[in-house]
Amino acid sequence: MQIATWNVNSLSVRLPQVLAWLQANPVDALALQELKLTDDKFPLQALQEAGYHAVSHGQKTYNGVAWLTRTPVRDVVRNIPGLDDEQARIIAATLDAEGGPVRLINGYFVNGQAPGTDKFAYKMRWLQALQDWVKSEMAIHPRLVLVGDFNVAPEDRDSYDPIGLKDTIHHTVEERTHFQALLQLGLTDAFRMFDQPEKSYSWWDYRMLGFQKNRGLRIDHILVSEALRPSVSACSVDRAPRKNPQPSDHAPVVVTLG
DNA sequence: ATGGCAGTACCATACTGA
Repeated sequence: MQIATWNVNSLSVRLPQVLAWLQANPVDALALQELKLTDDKFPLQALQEAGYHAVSHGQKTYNGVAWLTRTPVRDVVRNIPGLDDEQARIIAATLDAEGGPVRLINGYFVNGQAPGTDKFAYKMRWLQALQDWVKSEMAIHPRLVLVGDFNVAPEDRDSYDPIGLKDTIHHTVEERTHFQALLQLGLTDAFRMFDQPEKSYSWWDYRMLGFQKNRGLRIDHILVSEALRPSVSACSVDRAPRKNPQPSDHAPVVVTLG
């Protein structure tokens, strides 16, 4: 089984690329972030015609997340329970699979702008609430994946310029400590279970020929629980869609289980 | 030293992203 995550930076604009990617990469579940549309504008029919079920948690202009799956999901949760959050950043669901149900959590983590700002404080609050909630989800669902745009480069090797960008957004100790806390719940960064090319990233700035110069960050992640870890056989970034005309600034990350 | 791209919305310029 394959699970993928992709920040599409507007599903309206990127729908043709999503459909083309799914045709070439018929994953069992695809997490989307930054839909930038409300649920009434969600392109359900086009995705159904492509063979996918979908559940979404949309928002106008900003944020918005969805799961696309080959088979229907159940027990859908939108946003972190108990967190008063106007922004649509979380959708979770359970997918029945061979070997048992898998809890799928998809997050569009807060960007945070810069340390010291209100947005950074919101990011810290949000990360703490996420951690508390994921802990409780893991107790209920041993087979669990947490995927999405984490907006955190966990280590220096996940950044094109760890020295120049030291202590800036995505690189701060506070953000990295939150990422480590998620791992300490018993989650594993699937990408780092395998040898990977040097300078592997999942996001590149549109400006300054960021992709052509491979000036990027690895901020899109797939974390798997202990129960799933033995079945993880591959994990990689698919850079191909970043080369498309009018690309998203993020590339998909794909994990293979079994 | 600064902005540089892209998407969206009160459609001209501001906001956000990372």
